[in-house]
Amino acid sequence: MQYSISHVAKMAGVSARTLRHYDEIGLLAPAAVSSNGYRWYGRSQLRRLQRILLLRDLDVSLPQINAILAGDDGEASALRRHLMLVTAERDRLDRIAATIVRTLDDLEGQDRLPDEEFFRGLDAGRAQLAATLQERFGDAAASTLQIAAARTAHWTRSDYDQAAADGRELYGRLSRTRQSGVDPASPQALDIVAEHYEAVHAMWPVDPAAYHALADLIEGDAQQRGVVGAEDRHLPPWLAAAIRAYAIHRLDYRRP
Amino acid sequence: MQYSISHVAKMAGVSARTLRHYDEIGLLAPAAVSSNGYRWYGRSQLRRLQRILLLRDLDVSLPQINAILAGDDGEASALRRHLMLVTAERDRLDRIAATIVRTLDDLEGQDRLPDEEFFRGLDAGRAQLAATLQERFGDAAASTLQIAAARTAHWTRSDYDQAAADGRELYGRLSRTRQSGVDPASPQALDIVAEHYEAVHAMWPVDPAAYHALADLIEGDAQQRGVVGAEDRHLPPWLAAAIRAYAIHRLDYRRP
DNA sequence: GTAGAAGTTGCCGTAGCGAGAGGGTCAATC
DNA sequence: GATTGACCCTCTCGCTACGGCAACTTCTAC
Repeated sequence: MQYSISHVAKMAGVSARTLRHYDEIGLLAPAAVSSNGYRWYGRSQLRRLQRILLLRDLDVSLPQINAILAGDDGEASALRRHLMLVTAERDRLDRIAATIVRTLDDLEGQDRLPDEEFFRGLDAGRAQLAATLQERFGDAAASTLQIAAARTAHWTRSDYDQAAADGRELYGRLSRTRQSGVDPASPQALDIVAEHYEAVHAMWPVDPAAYHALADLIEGDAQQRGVVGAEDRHLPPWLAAAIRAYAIHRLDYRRP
Repeated sequence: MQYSISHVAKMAGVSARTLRHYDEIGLLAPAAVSSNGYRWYGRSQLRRLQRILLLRDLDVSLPQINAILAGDDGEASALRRHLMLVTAERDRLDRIAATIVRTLDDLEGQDRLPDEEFFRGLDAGRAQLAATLQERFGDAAASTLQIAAARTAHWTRSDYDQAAADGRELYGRLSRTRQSGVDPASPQALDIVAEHYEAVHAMWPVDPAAYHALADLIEGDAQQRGVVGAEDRHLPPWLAAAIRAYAIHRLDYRRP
């Protein structure tokens, strides 16, 4: 009726160290501990261990397993939440795998030839932006751009098209908000600018000061003004004001 | 030309702590360290950092990145190997996600009704096996079976069908090997038994002694003999001999 | 001279154990 | 009674890639 630790370990296919660990963290205590310190396990411990291993196989964390077995929280709802984590991680790995495949294609010289002209244009635009940044904000800003750009080195034409479409959609919403007379510093405007901030932040490690400075660029640089104001030539100054308000009110930016 | 640590950190969107860590592990040393201990980075460090971050985004480990940048090993081949790891992990998470979904279906009562009869038969067979194990090898062996069975609690009918098909295929190959007059203790036979061992081991944490004992069951228990010898009634004793040889020669099993 | 910003080293914590070191306990055997 | 070998115990370090804090020094500005 009582099994020693290595006996249980063999039956369950885990190590004795693992069982000691589970004891240590309070996940599976032995039925009894004899005076010499030996751990002894019974049937109910085996049943509990069985459920532990089942959940562990699903990548549920040990504290989570403990919570589930304690009934702190319905098994079904816990599993549903866990499922979201697992699928999110799987999707992330899926994207990484796709990126690696593209990178390998690049390395093997099957270059981005079909869209060469597009990428030449992209590089030219980027060089111009780098020059502008250097002129306005100095050497370091240009370096920042270069590092950020390197992270999209593996992007394909369709990635850029997708990003451009997302950008146009966002500018469209901003434009409609402006046209409905909303103040650029109003909460409603800032909520949309938050998306703009997130999008910029995802590509480029901006701090509040840099985001604030971006307003100057959008308003003052002809190239940027052209991009932002393509559909609505009054958008650049409005967005610049909204960005400044966002930096100040939501990012706690203080003018130096 | 020289950037301070927090300056580089801001440009690259990482923390100063991260840069110190990279210095510590020898992944990215500063261009110079002044007498007060301050780290100073130059352009070439920025370029290296850019490549580091690119690979880090692909989940390449820091030592691996170091090896790749040192040119120890072609970038392409390193990435190909990494790709296999990533896709394997993604597939694992994919299977886990599918398992969780099935488990949730079960929990919500949409039980395995359509195949109820099949599962009743499975449970009956398993109960009989448990009884046999208990009789032959004692209580503990029956517990082992129970723990192992719990791990297939989420299997669906098609999982079982797949496993059964795999089993039949394996028995078929073993049978053809036997019929061609191969000795059960020959390397050729043991190579196929290795697959049998792997399959058993994946489901059931067998040690060499348990695997050796399985031979007795296959030879002596009517139920097991029926399964293994379904297509070839001379297979059970031959396989039993091969299993014993495998346990002794490849798993270093010694008779007590 | 003194504040504040920015730099340094160093240590603890993370998840889930693996791999020892160093030392008791138990059953069987000589 | 002593030895042997198989178990068992409790430490502690190591692994990833840093985050976060403490304690201290240094630079810069007023």
